[in-house]
Amino acid sequence: MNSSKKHNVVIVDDHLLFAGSLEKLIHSFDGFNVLFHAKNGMDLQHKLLAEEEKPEVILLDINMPVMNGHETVIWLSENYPEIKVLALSMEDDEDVILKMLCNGAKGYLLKDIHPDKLKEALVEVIDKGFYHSEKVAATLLHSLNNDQKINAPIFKENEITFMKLACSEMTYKEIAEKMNLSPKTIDGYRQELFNKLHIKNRVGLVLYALKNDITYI
Amino acid sequence: MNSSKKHNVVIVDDHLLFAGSLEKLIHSFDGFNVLFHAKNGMDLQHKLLAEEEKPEVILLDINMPVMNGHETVIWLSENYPEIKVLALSMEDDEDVILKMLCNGAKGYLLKDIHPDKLKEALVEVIDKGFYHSEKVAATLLHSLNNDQKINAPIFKENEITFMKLACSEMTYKEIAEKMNLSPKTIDGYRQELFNKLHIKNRVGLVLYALKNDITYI
DNA sequence: TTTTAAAATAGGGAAAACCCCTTTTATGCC
DNA sequence: GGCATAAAAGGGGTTTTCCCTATTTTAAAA
Repeated sequence: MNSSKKHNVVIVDDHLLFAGSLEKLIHSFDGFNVLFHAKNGMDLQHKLLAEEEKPEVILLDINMPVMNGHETVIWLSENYPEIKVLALSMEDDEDVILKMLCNGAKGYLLKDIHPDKLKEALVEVIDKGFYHSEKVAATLLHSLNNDQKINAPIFKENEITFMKLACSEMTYKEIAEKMNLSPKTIDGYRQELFNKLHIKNRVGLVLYALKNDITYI
Repeated sequence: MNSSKKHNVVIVDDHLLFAGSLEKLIHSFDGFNVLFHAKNGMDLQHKLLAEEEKPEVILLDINMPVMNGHETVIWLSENYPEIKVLALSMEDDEDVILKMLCNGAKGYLLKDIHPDKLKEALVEVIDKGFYHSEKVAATLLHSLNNDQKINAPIFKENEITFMKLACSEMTYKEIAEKMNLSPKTIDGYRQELFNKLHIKNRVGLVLYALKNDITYI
């Protein structure tokens, strides 16, 4: 800590109960003050513009309705780059963490951390400018090492469209019509995907698409 | 409130940060004390058995690893029926709410409620023996009125097994073998389900099964 | 024991899915 | 233009799915 004045924090989380509780916790930390909380990114925008005093740190939930953590952190790094954002989330999904950090978050906290860690994170992000818990660091390291994306198949635009449409009751003929292609071309896409994904039939394709969120549903 | 002594509360939630923050919040309430917290149902069992003093109220998260809220509330109502359980959850899924209340929870709180509501709920569950927020009450009412379950199809055991197996790359013939039935019987199940569910083909069946969690996956 | 209803099974045929192999068409590059 | 390459389309055949319409088996009810 390099100042005697209290550090202002803002909480952005749609779970009021959590936000409210978190506020109590942060108030119990020496040298920290909660300026206000916001229900989502949109709410934060309004309140930041209205509020004279700006926070040093924003604790930002990722899963929110209206305007989620990703969009919010992008907006923040464009409009208030001096405010340090600590992302707060349930899941330790590698892609999500990477996305948040790439978009400008200074740290990533999992909601299952010990309350003491939060204080540690707040102090560190103010002093050093960033904070990364062991678990998140480990997750990132893991994602760099055995990077699944290397073996992950790459799809062409049409293949993705086809896959999405295959997750419906349409016949291949109907899918062909919808995509303005010959049924034979669709037949080709199908075969190509079956080979790529090591699947045997359309059910396999549907299961793959749903598991990987390649879907209109 | 009918006693001057502090009311003991226990928090069960795998999100340490939330649990810790919530503790601060509850401590700030007049007349309430947090006895301890537990990471999941299993942890709660051990701590309840070890601890001399029992809580009046347990705030119980539903989504937990190891032993979730459903299993825990059943165990609690069998072993500590005098402890009042307030279920705590993100989602206002009707089925989940109903299940928790049927299994003995005295109330259901959504995590996006205002902190003041939590105090209200704690006071009420101690005084009246139950608490239901407007939103949950409305949700339940809604579920009773336009009860989807009335039109919801009822499945026979074999139909369910078949549906689960259909969500795989097995052919109907292979499914028949697995179920020790004639392929023609499977053909009958298929047709029956297609009619019941107003679907046209196996993809429709897979989508239905996955949407309704009728699955081994 | 007969009756009856539901579950299981069958036959047969059309449509769709699946598969391999070839040809045409589009596209970029020297 | 000539050439390589990939995408699109076609030929033709097997298997699986789909959808009728019966018949047999099973088990419960009368």
